[in-house]
Amino acid sequence: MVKLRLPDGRELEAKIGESILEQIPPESGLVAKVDGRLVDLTWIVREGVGTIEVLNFNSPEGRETYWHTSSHILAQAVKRLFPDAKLGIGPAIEEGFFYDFDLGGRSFSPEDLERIEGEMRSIVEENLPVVREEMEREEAIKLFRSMGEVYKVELLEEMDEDVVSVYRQGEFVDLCRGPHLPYTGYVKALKVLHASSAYWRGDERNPVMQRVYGISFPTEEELKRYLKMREEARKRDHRIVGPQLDLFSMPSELIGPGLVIWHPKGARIRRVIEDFLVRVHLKWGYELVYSPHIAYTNLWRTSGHLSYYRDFMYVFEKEGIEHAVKPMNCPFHILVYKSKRRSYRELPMRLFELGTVYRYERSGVLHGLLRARGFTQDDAHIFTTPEKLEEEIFRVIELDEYLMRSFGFEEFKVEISTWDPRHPEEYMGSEEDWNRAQYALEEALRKKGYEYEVMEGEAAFYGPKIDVKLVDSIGREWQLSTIQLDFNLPKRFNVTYVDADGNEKTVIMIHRALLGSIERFFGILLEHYAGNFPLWLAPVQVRILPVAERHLDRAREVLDRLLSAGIRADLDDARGTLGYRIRESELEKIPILLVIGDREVESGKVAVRRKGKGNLGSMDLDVFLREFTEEFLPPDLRGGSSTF
RNA sequence: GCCCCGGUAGCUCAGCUCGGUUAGAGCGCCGCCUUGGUAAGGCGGAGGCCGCGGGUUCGAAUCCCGCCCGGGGCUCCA
Repeated sequence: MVKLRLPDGRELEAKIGESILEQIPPESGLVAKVDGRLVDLTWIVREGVGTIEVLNFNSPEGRETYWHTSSHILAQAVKRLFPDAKLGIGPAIEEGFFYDFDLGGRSFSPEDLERIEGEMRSIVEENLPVVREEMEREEAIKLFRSMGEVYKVELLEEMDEDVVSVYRQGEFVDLCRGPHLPYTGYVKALKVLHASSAYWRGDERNPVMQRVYGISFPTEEELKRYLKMREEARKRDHRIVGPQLDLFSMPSELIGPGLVIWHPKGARIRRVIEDFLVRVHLKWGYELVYSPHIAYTNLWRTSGHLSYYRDFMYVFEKEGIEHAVKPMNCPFHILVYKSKRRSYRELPMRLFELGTVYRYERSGVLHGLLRARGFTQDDAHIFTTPEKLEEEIFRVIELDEYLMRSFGFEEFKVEISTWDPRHPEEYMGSEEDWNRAQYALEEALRKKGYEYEVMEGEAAFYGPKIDVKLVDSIGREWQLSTIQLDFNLPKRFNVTYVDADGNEKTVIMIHRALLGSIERFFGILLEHYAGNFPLWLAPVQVRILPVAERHLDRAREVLDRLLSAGIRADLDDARGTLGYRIRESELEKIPILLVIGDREVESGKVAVRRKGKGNLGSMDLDVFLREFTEEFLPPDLRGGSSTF
């Protein structure tokens, strides 16, 4: 007896020898899972299999199938409109699907995309059955060769399988592992999103394919909601919001691509962040250092970076000596350490710098603040003994968590990159070094109670590392913190300490950047909050709005009180209607507005308006200050003795 | 770096297909009026190397070529 479980949890007894599709309510599922394997709904139920689980759009497999069939519909539409197009591949992706086509040198215009979308709708309308067919690989090669599908032939020729599957819908046939929806009519709402180009199999030596992206859903409402969310994400794009709020700009045509100028308001936020970082690091036992922006290229020859990093460095010559703008801070921190002989008693030594570096990133990868050519790392290098490594890692993770929570991020994902034990020759350091270090990393995470994923073979040749990703307010993941162990630089620079036994030993070095880059972090923060920074970060925390010019005197008194209390406040000039000025301030995303009119002048109170909450009513200025004292302050200064 | 698309006022965009009056709109900015109570008061005005350079033409924002910059991807990210 075989059970059949529907997406709503109901269980039926499956009839042997009939397809799943015939036995379930119409359109109640998309695909099924049998013994861990995904099958088409047209699959014929056999004796002796486990429970058949029918999946719908709410499951990842259901969505993937939905989008995969959608991509076939896309390909079919393109073949109808552009019979000469050669098919590449067309998978479902995290959100939606794409299909690659070789158009023989031309590309799709926006009008083409509209026609394609229209043709896709026709194919859905035709409700074509999607039929799986298995055949010998050789037979498939013949089939696709006869159709002129050279890319399919190439894929087939590289496959190991003797038998492959193809899927047919109407006149269209595609090489595909499946599974698929039973009919094209299962796709209810679809949208062709955009086209771009991509290389066949991601290799720029290969021909260029035209890639068309699309999305589809079981209902129009879901499609609409998706498109609206896309629009939301686009609207909070830091490259739009940043200049809009007058925080920064990147006038690349004047100063070059990938470089940022910080406007007063952005600079205020940045300064608050940097001051916070410096205070916290000092509290956590780091020492603050500074290092120059340029040095002889020889320095990076010693570190070994120059040979394979040179193309990414800004190199120039003065009086016959080659200099470079620093692409990293590590060698300088090593030189601080090496300025004298060090004892084990001094370790761990933690050197912290807000170090601005420049890297000549390839133009195609630049992306606003998220990938710039000049950026400032919250960079530290920790020199430690092997004995203290684990505790030190633990402390770094603890600091990292404190910082992330302070900035309003609650969800983290942690990965450890380890070496590939099958190829120890590709790595620097002994097996003992690696095992001990990797154990220390894992042990520190376990003690912290973090779940983590081990990425075997992902480590750099010079040491294992921990990566921390965080999840933002709209569910996107960002790789931020890196804690990287280094067995290489200490050897190259001969970085040692004298141990308790009087012997000179090589230190273990930890590179760590927790926010990563201030620019990038700022961009992520801006999108995370959609410009609505929490009170402690807001560039203008309070704006005072006099109702009319006759209230300006009192408004100035209030301003003085706020400024001397250390609050970032400004004063509106009382021109124009109050409604208009409130609207302006709301658009500037100022968190608190204090309205002062006749009533307030008379009573000595202020009318408080909080962004997102509206009018909170009037209160005494002292009460207001007391109420918000904590919130105005950076997290590390709250709950202390500071008073207004 | 490679492929595709784009660049018009401070911002968002129309005009370009098919070359031809003085290149437009909304917002913003400036001025005047309005003295206003929690998201847009009224009237007027200024503002353009139509990305840069070259070519075709009697004539180029518009057509062609090169470059710069941006966007979407591919790739890379020790």
